[in-house]
Amino acid sequence: MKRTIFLYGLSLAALIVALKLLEFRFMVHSLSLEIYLSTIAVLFTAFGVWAGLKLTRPKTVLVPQTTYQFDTKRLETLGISKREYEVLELMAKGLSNQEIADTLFVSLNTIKTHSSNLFLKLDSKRRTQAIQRAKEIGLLP
Amino acid sequence: MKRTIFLYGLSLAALIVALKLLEFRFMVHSLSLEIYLSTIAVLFTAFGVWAGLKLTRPKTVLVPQTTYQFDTKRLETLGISKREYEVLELMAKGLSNQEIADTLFVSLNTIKTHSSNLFLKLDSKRRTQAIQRAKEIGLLP
DNA sequence: GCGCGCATCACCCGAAAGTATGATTTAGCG
DNA sequence: CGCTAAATCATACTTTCGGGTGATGCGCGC
Repeated sequence: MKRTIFLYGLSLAALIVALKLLEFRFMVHSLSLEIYLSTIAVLFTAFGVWAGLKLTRPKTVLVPQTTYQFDTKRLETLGISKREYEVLELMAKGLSNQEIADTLFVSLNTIKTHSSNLFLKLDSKRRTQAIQRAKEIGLLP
Repeated sequence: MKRTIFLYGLSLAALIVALKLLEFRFMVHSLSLEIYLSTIAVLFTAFGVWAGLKLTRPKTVLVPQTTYQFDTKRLETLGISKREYEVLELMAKGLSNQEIADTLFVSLNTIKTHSSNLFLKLDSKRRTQAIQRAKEIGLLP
């Protein structure tokens, strides 16, 4: 910070010196005051922009990472069917097999079959493990 | 954007006019060129800073949602002990009670007791439900 | 010291979850 | 039209979970 202020003053001084030199060399009295002012204004505006961006914390907007999206490809590579995925979703919500069966209007045995297939395809032995794996590979949010 | 450029030009013109007026009014010839330059430099630097901050887009950064942090308060309000929380963590990893018992070098029955207490405190009936709840209230990432 | 919370463990029992196997129906596809 | 994959359900069996109860030891604070 101190260094920046120092550099600022230094460049200001340098600019003035440069202009003074110009003044003597090329009879700059012929140049109008407006030209001077404009030049300096533009230069220091540019400097201001640069300094402002450099010195202030970058504005960052935190976006809640909604990376997840339904990826049919991944399901296909694992051979997981639509119905099995539905079961997986409800499992992840913490529902029991019976509750899942009631939700999907099928029998408990059907859910057991689906879940067994899921465990095979997700290489897991328990529902909690299956859920964890599914989240790891992005099947579930 | 166009409006901004227009305003910029306008303020520049206004400044020059103001200085010209000063020149006639107070015999500003006595003022040295350095004073002019410095004044303009400072003013336009300030303008540049303002313009730079105003015009740049805030960066949108995808934050990997590290909202989670170990919150002892929440654990206390629910009355969940350290050991119970350890069990909860391993549960969420998909481990069985037996595996958790082996990991923590205690007996299966101990884990059962801990998990039962957890279900009470998390108001759940199954481990999957407990995990889901724990994630909802920020106990687990 | 006494009570309390925590951690530990045990036993029993019923419910839920998971395994294995087989059967039926249906929709899609070559 | 026949084949196949998906979805459905069943029956039987094993394992895991979860509830209930009770017990022991340890550290901490009143």
